[in-house]
Amino acid sequence: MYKNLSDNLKLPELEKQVLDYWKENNVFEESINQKNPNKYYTFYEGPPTANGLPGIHHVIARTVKDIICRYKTMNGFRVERKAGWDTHGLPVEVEVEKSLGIKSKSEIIEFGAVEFNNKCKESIFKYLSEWEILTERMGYWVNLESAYVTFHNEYIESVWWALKKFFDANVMYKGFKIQPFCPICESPLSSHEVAQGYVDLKDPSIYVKFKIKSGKYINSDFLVWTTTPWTLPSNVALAVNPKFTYVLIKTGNEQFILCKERLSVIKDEYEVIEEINGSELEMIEYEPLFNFFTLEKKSYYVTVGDFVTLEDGTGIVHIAPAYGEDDYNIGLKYDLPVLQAVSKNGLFREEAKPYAGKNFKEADISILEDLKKSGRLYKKEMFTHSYPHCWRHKKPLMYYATDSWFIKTTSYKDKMIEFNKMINWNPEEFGTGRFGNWLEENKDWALSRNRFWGTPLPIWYYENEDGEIVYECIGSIEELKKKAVNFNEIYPDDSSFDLHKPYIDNIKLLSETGKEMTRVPEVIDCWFDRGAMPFDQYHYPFENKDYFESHFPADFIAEGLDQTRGWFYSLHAISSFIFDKPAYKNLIVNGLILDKDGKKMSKSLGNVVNPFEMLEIYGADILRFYLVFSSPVWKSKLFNIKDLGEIKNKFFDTLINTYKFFVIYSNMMDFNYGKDTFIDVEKRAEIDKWIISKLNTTKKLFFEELDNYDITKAARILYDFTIDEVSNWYVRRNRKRFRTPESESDKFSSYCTMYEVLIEIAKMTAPIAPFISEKIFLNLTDGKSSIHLSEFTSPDDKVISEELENQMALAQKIVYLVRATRVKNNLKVRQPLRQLLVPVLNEEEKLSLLKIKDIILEEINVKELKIVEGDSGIIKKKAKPNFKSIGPKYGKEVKKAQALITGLSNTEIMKIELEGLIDKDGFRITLDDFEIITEDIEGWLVEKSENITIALDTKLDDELITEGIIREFINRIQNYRKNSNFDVNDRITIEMKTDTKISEIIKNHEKLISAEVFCDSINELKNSENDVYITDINETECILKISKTKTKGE
RNA sequence: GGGUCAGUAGCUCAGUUGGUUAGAGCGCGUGCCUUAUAAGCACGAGGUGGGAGGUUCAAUUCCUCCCUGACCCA
Repeated sequence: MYKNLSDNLKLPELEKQVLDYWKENNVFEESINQKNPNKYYTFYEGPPTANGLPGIHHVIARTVKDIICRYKTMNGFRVERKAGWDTHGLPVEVEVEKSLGIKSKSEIIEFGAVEFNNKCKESIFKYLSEWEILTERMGYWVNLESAYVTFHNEYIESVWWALKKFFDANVMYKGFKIQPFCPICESPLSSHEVAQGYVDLKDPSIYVKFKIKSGKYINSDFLVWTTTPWTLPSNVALAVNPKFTYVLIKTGNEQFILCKERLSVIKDEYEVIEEINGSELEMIEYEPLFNFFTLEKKSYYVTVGDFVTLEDGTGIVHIAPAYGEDDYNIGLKYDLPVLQAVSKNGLFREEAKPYAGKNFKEADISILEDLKKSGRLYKKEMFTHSYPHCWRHKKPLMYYATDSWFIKTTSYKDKMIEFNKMINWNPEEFGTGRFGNWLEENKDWALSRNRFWGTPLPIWYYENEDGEIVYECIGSIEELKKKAVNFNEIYPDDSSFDLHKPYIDNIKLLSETGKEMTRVPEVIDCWFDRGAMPFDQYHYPFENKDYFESHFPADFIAEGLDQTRGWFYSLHAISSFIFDKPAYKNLIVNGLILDKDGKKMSKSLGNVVNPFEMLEIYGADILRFYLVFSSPVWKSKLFNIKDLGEIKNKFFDTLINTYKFFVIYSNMMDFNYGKDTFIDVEKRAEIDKWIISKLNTTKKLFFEELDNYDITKAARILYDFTIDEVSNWYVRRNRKRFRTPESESDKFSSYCTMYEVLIEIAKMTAPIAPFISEKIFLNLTDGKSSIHLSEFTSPDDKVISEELENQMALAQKIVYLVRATRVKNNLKVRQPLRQLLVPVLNEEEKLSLLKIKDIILEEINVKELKIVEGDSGIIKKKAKPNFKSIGPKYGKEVKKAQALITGLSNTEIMKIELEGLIDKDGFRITLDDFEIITEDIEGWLVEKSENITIALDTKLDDELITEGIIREFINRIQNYRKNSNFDVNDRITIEMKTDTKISEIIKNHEKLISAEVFCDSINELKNSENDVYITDINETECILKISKTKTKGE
């Protein structure tokens, strides 16, 4: 006996039962432990941050990961899956700042670094339980208990080890660079952080007049363009391109110098007075716009540089070395002072009096107004551009000169590019295109952060006799203990040992030369923590040396495409340098999830999909299936709840009902799959062999796609097979056989086949929809193991028969054609017809057709299939040109050849068939040049599609009509039974009232009808009672009263 | 401004060495089938294959330019 699924099955409920089953039986652990430790498949989990709620986009990434891991497990691999949590970095600090109402760095110091970091530690796992619930509920198998956590001392120690590798190899350096800087964080941001925060901004774009102080052009102004008015108080120079031609013009009563190519910016009429080479302008002095600072170095003159372009502006740019990379570099070249009117917190300094205390961006407008008042503003425009913002604070960044530690990734860029070619990217273009470009344009990794909550940069320093700063990098806790002078003072016992700030800041080291060393104040970019996870998660090299080395690189990782510059890069950058190979071999990138209209999900738009809600309504199976099935995973997905319902109706309901169908009848037949009932595939019925062949072909394709990491294609193959081949053809075709098998062996043949098909479908479904597949598997087996502990069997080539599959495809095509003919001629399928004619062109076709004859006839309710052979004379043959053959042959003449071939007569075609070719109108037509199709059969109702033609005999005689009526009658009774919810086994009695012709026919065939509908007696309806069922048969009214037979004792 | 991807029916998506009727599902209309199925089938409506050029006997497919959207970079 097989257990059935309940009629009002609720998938989310079923899933919860399965979850309990897994837990009780440790199925996940078992699925790993039972495998051979030497046959492993390595997966790395990218650590999420648990201080925010998980969203639907986390579900897709986790679904992708889980599918591949489960698939590999079912292929016999040991797939260990260690979870991880990302705990460091600004996101955490920002959350804490919010909760404390802190807005700047100085407030943190006031609050106390110890307390602040404690708060961070507390906040990290604010939503841990939500994450764990989601993980478990969606069926994502990952080992949460052994999760690595980036703030643990061991984790930090491994990061230090890695940092020291960079330091010792001299690829870590302290530099002074213009960096994107968040004034609220008061910290520079790495380029991959900047990448996350571009926002469209409307900014002023202004043309400013700089008055020339002396020399030939004394009464003229330089016309200068800028989009950052707030940098003007820090201006110390101008720059022109020495290669451009500049002009002195007169417009109104003013004279300007600007680039000749940029004259279009002049709004009024003008007259060119003189052309000047850019290089001639060098060193011309001008009057400063503001006088806030007294400068010691020479300033306020024209410099030259190639970075000045013709794209916008006037060809003259203003230079503020503190706030731009080009500016800074030219400042170095000319030894310009670095003026900083705006300080690190984004506010104007005291000295810049009218603007003192103002935010840099907000000061733009006042500066504009002041320039206008002093007559220095030529014109003002507003323009929209995308400007980098802090990805957490959502506030504009400043470009700001700060000192910072870097990893010189540019020094091994070529290696990274080379290693990238070894990685199997899915989709491929992301690797070659997006990631590849990123590597090509690689910049040094800005590693340090002037923050609190992060892995401390393990660098200590002292000043030597020559006044030089000497740095030393610490690579392990042991080294720290050894070199520290006050270790026990700072960390009196084990419980106080914490490598974070501010404790670590108090540790002093003793240098080899006997000097006391102090730690630098910075922490590191938390992307480094994440990118170090391959070895860090095992506390390598301090522990698990062998294990790590054999489990590196990863066979597989997967994340969203937003990780291209994030995790994918940091893994690659660290691994390329330290281990001299890529960190992962295969990866799947998934796209963003947008709402159903293609808009980004955001709280403000209220279009955010809550994953917990989806899991509650539809369940994990449907959600998972939808996410990978509906569109390729790497594409942006337009999430439409409606489509989840479709997945349920189509795939899951079909699968479940196919299963239920099998269970109902196998229990009725007392069938149990096993030795006693097993029949070799070779001995099974043709249609059973067919579905087994199809099954194996499907498995082959399915495995191919998944081995190729194409989950979507695999899911679609499974979907089509289950619905089209199994449910809509195999099961539907065989319902009668299941109910009333011809023989014992026929019964076993069909039931064995069905059982095997169901098990195999369940197995293929298992990685994608792990719950329902588990339930079906458990019900069909002894119920003690798990589908996830089972393994795939390879497709069996011996049972695949292309011939058989083609034959069935032919049968299906013929059936569709006959149905179409019936519809067009208003002939219901219930009305039997005499015969069907199918022309064949050769012996092979004829044999195929004979094999599938019965299937066709039964399906379309026709008595006889007549095969008409090609040479019988009644078929009209037609030639259809084969362009692949005639195209290259005739080139421009192809149209003529086409006409010629289409016009070939029946006899001409037969001649080519016999002789192989024909010469006509200068063309030599051979058999390859066309396909023969049968166009028409004289005197018949013909239907054709592609190269199949059928003809249907639609004449009805008394016998056929009688049979039709009987079928109609049976149909009415069955409909009634179904609509009245009679049990399949209920026996009934029928009373009826209709015209004499129909009555007679029914009476005469009472036995046959009764057997079909489980009826005990058919009598005439005497009284017209109320609860009768009025219907019609072939437009004749028929009144029926159908009741359950009363059994004795009732 | 640059890069990657995408643009095919109202919606979601298929479609490869370039080959002549561009498909499916959902939705819509009509009819049909069926006691496993909220399923299925047939017919119909719905397409200038984003636009413009080019290569070719032949372009949804290859090339160029442009437009739109998403993501990324500057």
